[in-house]
Amino acid sequence: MDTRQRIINVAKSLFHNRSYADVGIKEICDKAEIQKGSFYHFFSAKRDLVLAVIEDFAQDWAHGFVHEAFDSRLPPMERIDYLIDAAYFWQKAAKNLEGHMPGCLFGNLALEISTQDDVLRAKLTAVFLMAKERFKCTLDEAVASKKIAPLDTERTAEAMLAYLEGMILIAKASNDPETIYRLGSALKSIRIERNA
Amino acid sequence: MDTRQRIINVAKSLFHNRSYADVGIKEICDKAEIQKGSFYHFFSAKRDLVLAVIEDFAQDWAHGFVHEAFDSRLPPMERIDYLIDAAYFWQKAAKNLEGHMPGCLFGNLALEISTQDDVLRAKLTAVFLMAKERFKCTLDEAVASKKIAPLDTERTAEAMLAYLEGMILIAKASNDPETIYRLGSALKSIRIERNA
DNA sequence: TCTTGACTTGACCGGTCGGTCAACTATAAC
DNA sequence: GTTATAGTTGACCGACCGGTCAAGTCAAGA
Repeated sequence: MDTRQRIINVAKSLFHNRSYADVGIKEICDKAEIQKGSFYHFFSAKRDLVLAVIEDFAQDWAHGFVHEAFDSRLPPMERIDYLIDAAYFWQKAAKNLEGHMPGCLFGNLALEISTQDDVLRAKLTAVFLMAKERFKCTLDEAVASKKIAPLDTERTAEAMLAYLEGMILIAKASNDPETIYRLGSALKSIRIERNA
Repeated sequence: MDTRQRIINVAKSLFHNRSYADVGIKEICDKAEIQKGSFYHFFSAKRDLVLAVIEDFAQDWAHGFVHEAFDSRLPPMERIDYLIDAAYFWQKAAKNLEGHMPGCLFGNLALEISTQDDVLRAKLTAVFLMAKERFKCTLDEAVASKKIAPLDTERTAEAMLAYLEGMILIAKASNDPETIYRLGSALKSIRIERNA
């Protein structure tokens, strides 16, 4: 089996469930059943690994539940309900497995390392930008088909992403996936008017 | 000068600008100009320190800009505008000082350690609960004085807090305090209806 | 003056950190 | 059968980690 990918998978899980600084390379190597030397054959530094993890997880995400949620066959505003559902079930499943809600890997890493590494930060903003675009397209479509009143789709999309991340943050802090359900319905109420 | 408080102040700043795991006790002692032994006279462990830091910062917060923002002499919904302003100027000032937006200490810690320490997590949820109550009182007052249509003030308050944290997260990820300005106006648009 | 106890010092501990390296193995090309 | 190269091994490095401790300082109370 592909060693490099195995390292990434192990690191992804550990970083997501704990934190970047808290997880050591030794532990990653042990769980991936390789030696340290092998690790440094594939990655020049720990920082390199987390970059690869972000990239990999962004792909998972884009082709996984984000792709399903933003399915263009669904009516636009229903996609947002679907997204909340997907986030809820995902976090709930993860909690049942590990005992704790892991939250959003990108959000976690963003808060942990944004002040310390601008390259990693830029990588994360690129992921957020991608997510924002999904929201924006959905909103544009909803406006075009007169499902919702016109608004500043760019800013509203950004605000929706922020709300999604914030909801997950609060849910993680109380280790309660139900928070996502309880607060999810407000996502569609968020509006930023044009020229506001 | 009070050594214990000096340790807390140094730790508060370092934890806020970096992360819990990234800051070592040695560094805290150096910056506070004390020896390690002194540190362990006041705190039994690093974990004890961060507990004290959360407590201390929650006090700062409650008596500082939260107290100002939720000033009962202001019309209720204007308090929320004030809060956004305060958050914006605070983050902007911090960025000018350190080069990076530190974000919200509570949010940062929540995502870093929620999966690893349930006592710390509980401490943080208590802080969030307090903040939520402020929002709730404000909303109750706004509803009572017919400034806004009736809604589920409990849930909406929680949603507003989540949005605030999410906004700060996204702003920190792009290291751009202007994000708070750009997205701030949506805070008041958040609504969760009763019996929804 | 003697004692007490809060506070401070700085050397020290075992363990772990991220990272290096020379040697080895397995595979495939020629 | 030789060579090149990708991948792997495990010992090793210095630095740093959180935490301990015996020895000392110093001010207040008796």
